[in-house]
Amino acid sequence: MHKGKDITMYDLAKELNVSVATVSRALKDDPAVHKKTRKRITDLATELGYQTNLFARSLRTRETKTIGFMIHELNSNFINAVLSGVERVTAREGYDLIIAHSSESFEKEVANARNLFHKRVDGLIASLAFETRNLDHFKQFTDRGIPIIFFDRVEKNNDYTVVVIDNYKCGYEATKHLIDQGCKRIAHVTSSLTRNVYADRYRGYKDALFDHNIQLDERLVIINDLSENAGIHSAKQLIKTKPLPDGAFITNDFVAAAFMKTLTEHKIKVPKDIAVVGFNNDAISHLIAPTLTTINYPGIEMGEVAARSIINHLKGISNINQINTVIISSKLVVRQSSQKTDQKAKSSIAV
Amino acid sequence: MHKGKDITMYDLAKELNVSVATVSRALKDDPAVHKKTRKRITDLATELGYQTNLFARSLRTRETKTIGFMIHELNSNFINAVLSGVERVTAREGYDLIIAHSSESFEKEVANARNLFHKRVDGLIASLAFETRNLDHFKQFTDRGIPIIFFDRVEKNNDYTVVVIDNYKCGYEATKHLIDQGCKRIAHVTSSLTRNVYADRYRGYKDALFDHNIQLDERLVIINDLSENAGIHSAKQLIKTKPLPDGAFITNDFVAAAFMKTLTEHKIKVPKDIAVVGFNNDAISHLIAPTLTTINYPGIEMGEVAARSIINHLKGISNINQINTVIISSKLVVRQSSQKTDQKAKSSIAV
DNA sequence: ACAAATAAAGCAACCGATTGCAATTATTTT
DNA sequence: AAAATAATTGCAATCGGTTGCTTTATTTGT
Repeated sequence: MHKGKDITMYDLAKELNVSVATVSRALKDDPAVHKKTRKRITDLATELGYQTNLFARSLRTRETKTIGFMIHELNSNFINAVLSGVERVTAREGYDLIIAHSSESFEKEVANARNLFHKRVDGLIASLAFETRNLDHFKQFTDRGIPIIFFDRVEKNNDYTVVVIDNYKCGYEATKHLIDQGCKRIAHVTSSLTRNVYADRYRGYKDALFDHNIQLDERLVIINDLSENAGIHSAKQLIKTKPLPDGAFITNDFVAAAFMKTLTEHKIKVPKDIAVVGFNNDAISHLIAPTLTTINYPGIEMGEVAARSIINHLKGISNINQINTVIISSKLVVRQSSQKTDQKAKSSIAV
Repeated sequence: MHKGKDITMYDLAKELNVSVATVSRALKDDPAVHKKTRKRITDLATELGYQTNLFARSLRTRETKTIGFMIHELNSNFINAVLSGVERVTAREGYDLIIAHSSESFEKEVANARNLFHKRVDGLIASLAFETRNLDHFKQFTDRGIPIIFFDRVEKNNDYTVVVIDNYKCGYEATKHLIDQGCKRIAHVTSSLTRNVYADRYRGYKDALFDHNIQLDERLVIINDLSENAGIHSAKQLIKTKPLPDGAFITNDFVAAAFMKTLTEHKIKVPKDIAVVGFNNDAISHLIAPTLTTINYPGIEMGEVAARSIINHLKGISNINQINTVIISSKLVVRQSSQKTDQKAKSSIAV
């Protein structure tokens, strides 16, 4: 199977009549090795195309230069944006990523955690599954001093470091924006409230209604997965509600796009009949008509921050345990789908 | 840093008064070990939560249970779909993925190849960068007997196994469909023709025109990157062309969406003034208005096929070297954006 | 009952790098 | 020039499995 033989430190050592110990030190630029010797060794290494055997090294040092990335699925733009940000930072620092997804299953998440632990990742970046109810499976990492950062879907009130946006505030602002547009009956299409992100946005929604003396109508709150079908079904369901809602805050742009499309197919005008606000600021949001008002959720940035934190911790530059929460800024991007009044778009991000 | 001590085979051996050799064999169910002994060993291993030290094993066996995934970028729906398909298969088989992207740079691709080689992946799944001009950097893998599968962006006429769709046929069909709709001046918005995918689609486009006695107008062929801006700019550019084109075949749905949006903003009607066909069948294609006629390009399936092939090869079930090309089926999905005539949608995929 | 065949288990070298400590050599200090 | 100190380099154990070969125990055949 394996043809060419690899060059090892022993080969270099023999060739230059030095010990492997010296070779090992020379290759990591240990000043204990004489400059000239170092040069002879590194030169020969380059010449022969020597490459460290990472297994041997990891076996000895117990470091892998590998970061685990645990998520529910690889199918959303948001997750891909985060991954892209993480990858950018880790690649630059010479770390590899191992990706594991749970398909929203708690069992799978536990199995993945075990697997990544087994693979001995140096650090972990994770977003929880819908079903996740406790964090016991992460204890093995902390017990071993392996740093973890949770992002987006997190569990609050514990010692783990989390990178999030202020979902409560975003939910509040999205709803308030609809209220400002004159909406009185605002629907909310969201996902499982057991997860902080959706629960927080929901709280924001509720509080905004309350603060503006609007009675919450349970029939206008639709909990669903974040599929395209969710958008279609919730639209159909809301159409049947009398009186018709006049606004909708939907926690995902894709769902919102399907939602709007379904409304249009049923001759309901957006934003005139129902104003819509989405969430995420996916590219789709400004390609559809009417363009979608949404919350900008900077995934790439979030990924970069998470990866950067882990790596700085690993390098000893900073200590992750001193940081409990990092809040990434996010804000409302006003476009056409929500503007009932005729005012010019006051979008804060021009697209 | 590392607190808890790991259980090793030596611990198990000592506890049960057998040799490590026996433990090692027992754990891989070697029949050379007595059934009872095997049971005692595996039971204790489970009880103590023994986990193989993968470095030690890989150091000895030179296998990593890792597959490399080389791509240009992680930012397209298509690539993410492929990744998702690959991940699904590899995860099930106990392989990990290492992802490396080149940002379309040849140098980076070479560096990534070297890195993955260094990391000793057991197999490689790759799609080439724009700039890639030769495949010398993959030779190290084949020299070592490490299997490689290229997908989507590949180099033809060599011994490597490729998984692709019939881009020529797709290009031909897309163009012919527009001709069937009565289009006479059909634009083509595409990307670097040095890459097979775009070159093949372009050939299909050209041949379809030729076969229907339509003169190719070079001004209607726009080569660009696959960004949203590409869609906007090419639309603006084509609007200035007199006489106006009456159809456009665009090699990417996202670009097509931006293209259509720009046309609409300039009061040009789709499909009445310009009929549009995209490529990929991204989710966005049926969420925009008018819905986009496109070529279905099944990324997940392609990823699954590629991963399955590599793994079967590694398991010795099949031999990758006997297969030169796998063509995944793909076809035209007719929606609103291309239908000038009033006929009912003859979409082959109902959405 | 004894030789031959087979089953079960162990020995020990090996994979390739890392690192504490000892040994050697070079440079200062007195 | 001897002694002390500092700079280089080497020795050898270690990380935790894997595996060819040998040894020991158990069966089988006659």
